[in-house]
Amino acid sequence: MPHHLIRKLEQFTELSGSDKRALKSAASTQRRFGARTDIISEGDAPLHVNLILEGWACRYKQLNDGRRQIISLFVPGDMCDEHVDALREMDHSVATLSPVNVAEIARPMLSQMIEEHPRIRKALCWNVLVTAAIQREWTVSLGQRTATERLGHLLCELFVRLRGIGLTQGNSYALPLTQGELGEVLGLSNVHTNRTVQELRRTGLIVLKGKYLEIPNLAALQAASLFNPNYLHLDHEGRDFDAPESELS
Amino acid sequence: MPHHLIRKLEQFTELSGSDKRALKSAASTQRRFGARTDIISEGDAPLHVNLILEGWACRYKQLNDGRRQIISLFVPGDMCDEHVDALREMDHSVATLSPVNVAEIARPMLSQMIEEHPRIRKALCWNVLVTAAIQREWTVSLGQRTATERLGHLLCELFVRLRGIGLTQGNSYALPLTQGELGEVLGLSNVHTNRTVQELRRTGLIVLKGKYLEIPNLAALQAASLFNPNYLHLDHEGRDFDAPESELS
DNA sequence: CGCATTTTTGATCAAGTTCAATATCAGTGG
DNA sequence: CCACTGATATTGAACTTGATCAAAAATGCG
Repeated sequence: MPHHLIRKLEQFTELSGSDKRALKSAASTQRRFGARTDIISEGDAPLHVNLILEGWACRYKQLNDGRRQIISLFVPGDMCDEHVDALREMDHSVATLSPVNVAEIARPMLSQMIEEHPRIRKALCWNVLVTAAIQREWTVSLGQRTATERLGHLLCELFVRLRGIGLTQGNSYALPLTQGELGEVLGLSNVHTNRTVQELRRTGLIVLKGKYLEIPNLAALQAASLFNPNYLHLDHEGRDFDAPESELS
Repeated sequence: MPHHLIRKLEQFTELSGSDKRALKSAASTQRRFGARTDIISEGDAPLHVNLILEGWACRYKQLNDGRRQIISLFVPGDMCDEHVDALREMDHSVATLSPVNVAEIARPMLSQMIEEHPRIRKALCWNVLVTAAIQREWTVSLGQRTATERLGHLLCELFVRLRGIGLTQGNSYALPLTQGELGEVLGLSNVHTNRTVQELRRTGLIVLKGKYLEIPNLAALQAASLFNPNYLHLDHEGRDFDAPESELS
């Protein structure tokens, strides 16, 4: 069930009952992957669209000499490469981090849904734009922010994204990444990532135990990380397209 | 005249005479900007789509404390934010680097063109995907590549992009960026950017005089920078949609 | 309990920043 | 054509951030 996708899209615009049923039926073909497994590999021809139902995944690219950069993080409700069918082959890989449940959505199915449900089309379009904005923000982080700001910024972003789909508990959330993987996101070595985690711990900005993160004072962490959530465009920006009362069921 | 855009799109699929005329008429409203001027500023509501006809521009983001990161480079034929009308306000700014000529394309005009010219729609879709792939590659560069590799990689990318639109002369092209601006792209200080330029000069991989760059041995620079052009998807990937012979005029 | 992975620590090293000064260049006005 | 000016490029030296290497401690899991 694409609960998280529905929840995510509803941050933009309220969907009708019919919209939601369409999303549910589109996500009916499911598949399970273990942790640290490629879902799609660089060089593959893109087939269906993968919608993450449960678990975390990432986009990554590996350089010839082995260095690896994680380019994006996917959490439940995220879709991997919704439009790459226009391209012949993947220029990057997608892999799971934790065990993952994906829905494999056939492209014609997706096209048909978009055709028949203009509200979904708009919401997915918004989603694509926000995904691009996140990528840009990561560019800024890697280019300008210090290690501490970078880590703090990422943890703020994930908090906001996860809260939007109901995967936070109070000021906490499950973060199923090792410090090594966090380093691959942040462009830092695992050793320095560890020291950066400790720095944020020492200043009381985060409590990270095992795979569980708590942010005691979000505003403080945001300020320390120069985090401005505007790029996530969460202010119900598609409210003009909300489904009418009568169609909500 | 959107020569460069047409040339760029034709790397993907051959356009018909009618396609090209549509693009030309869409790009009829022109505007000129001096160097280092904002075309759109963060916080603005996006209006029309800006198509760069001549000159170079960039997307950038400025942090509260003044640090600036250039997020993308726009060269002739590039469009800024073709789909952001779904968002309420810009989360970044777009500014010129050199003096720039832009065509301001009204959104309804763009929608209509896409509606009436499926080949243009496909080509623009490819263009959006390649733009996203470039952004991802920059993430990899900033996260994993050394200063030298980063600079080399950027110069290779620009060479390939510019060659695609006919803006290279042999193995050279005009590069209207200061070293300071180059640094803002690469996430390096101007001082270190200068030293990195000198390093590439010393090893004979580039000849950079003023605003003019020569790459004596592209393959060598590519190898030194771990540059793989696959992410630019230039292999005429849309050949299946080429306009028929009869419609080329 | 035992093994593999992950986290943590210490020490050394390299890459890149900062600050400050100098040199070069392009354009401007005379 | 030349001197003047502001921006850009270049150099040197000291400093900081983060990487690397290696080992130890903690954790998780079968």
